[in-house]
Amino acid sequence: MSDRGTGQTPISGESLLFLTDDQLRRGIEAMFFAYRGFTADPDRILQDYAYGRAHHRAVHFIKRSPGTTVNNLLDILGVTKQSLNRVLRALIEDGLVESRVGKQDRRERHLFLTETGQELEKELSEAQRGRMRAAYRDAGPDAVAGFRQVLEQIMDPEMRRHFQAFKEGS
Amino acid sequence: MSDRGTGQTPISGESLLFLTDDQLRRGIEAMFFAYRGFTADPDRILQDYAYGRAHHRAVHFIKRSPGTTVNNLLDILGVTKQSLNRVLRALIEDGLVESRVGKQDRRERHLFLTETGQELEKELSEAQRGRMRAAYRDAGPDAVAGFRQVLEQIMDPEMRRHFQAFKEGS
DNA sequence: CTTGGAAAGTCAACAAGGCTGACATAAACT
DNA sequence: AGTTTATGTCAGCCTTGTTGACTTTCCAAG
Repeated sequence: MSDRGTGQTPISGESLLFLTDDQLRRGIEAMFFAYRGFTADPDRILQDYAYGRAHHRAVHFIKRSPGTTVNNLLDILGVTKQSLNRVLRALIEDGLVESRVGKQDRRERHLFLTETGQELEKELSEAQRGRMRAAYRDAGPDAVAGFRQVLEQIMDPEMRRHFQAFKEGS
Repeated sequence: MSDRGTGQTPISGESLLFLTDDQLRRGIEAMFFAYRGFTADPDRILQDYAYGRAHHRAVHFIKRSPGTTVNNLLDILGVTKQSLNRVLRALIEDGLVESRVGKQDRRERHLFLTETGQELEKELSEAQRGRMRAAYRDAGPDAVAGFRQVLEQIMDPEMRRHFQAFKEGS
């Protein structure tokens, strides 16, 4: 699977990276097909709760940064506040998310997952992690390192900031 | 949870693939942020033509397989025929796609890009390839190989079939 | 203390692009 | 002749994105 150094494709040349349009097209399609698989498991689960991908994203990033503000979430998700608000309102009404008024700045709302919210987050992320873990296992550690390097380069610089802001175990 | 097979990929350095939930979460977020960047350039271009991502996908796969049938496209894109039809109808009416009745089986429609269609496809794919090329260059050839390996493992088996059906230069 | 402006929420309207269900047509297959 | 297949189309619904206008709250600068 991984014979580093013995070029299996024209792209693993030493210094020059000659990339044909066809090779790049392959990478583009890989992203397309993989993203479909990546979201498939959570999407299936969300149907049972009458939620969508937008709810998943909100729950994920609230879990990652408990107490985050609405504004911060808007920045990360890259949607309008009206769009996020609709999703957030549903989650709050259903008792999955709690919105607390800020102590220093009382205009801000700090978002937290309730017990129920944490349960849903766990169900979703376990499904998604399961697929990633299997993919990582089959591809091997070196492939995983490359995977993350390339993904990071594909991001917009601003998104890369958001991504790097949360290193492992921070 | 951690009962992977006894080291099937023992590679120098890390022999075992220990994956914490946090490391997996990082990979998940990398996919999320990268996909946003991945679609950003074409999305911007498509606005000028009043088209959306759905049109881009159709145009891409018709370009890849000129003469493909509607059914085949449905299979690859994973949407309903009503959804695809709406997009296809617009592209045909606007003169970007041509639909020819099949010769052997006259029920089938074979899809081709017109001159105009190829121009749009070129504009879109050049933008997308530009980003991929830059990312590949910055990450290096070994990272690229790993990138593609992991993406392929993330796909659903059926999607992997579609992906592998078109090797380089075929 | 007053006021400007930022943060947040709300309402209305709209569009893209998914979905289901029903139905039509032509061609191919049995 | 009857059934299945490939495609197209109409109608209607949902999610999730958008813009624009407006209000409330409240910090901070004048």
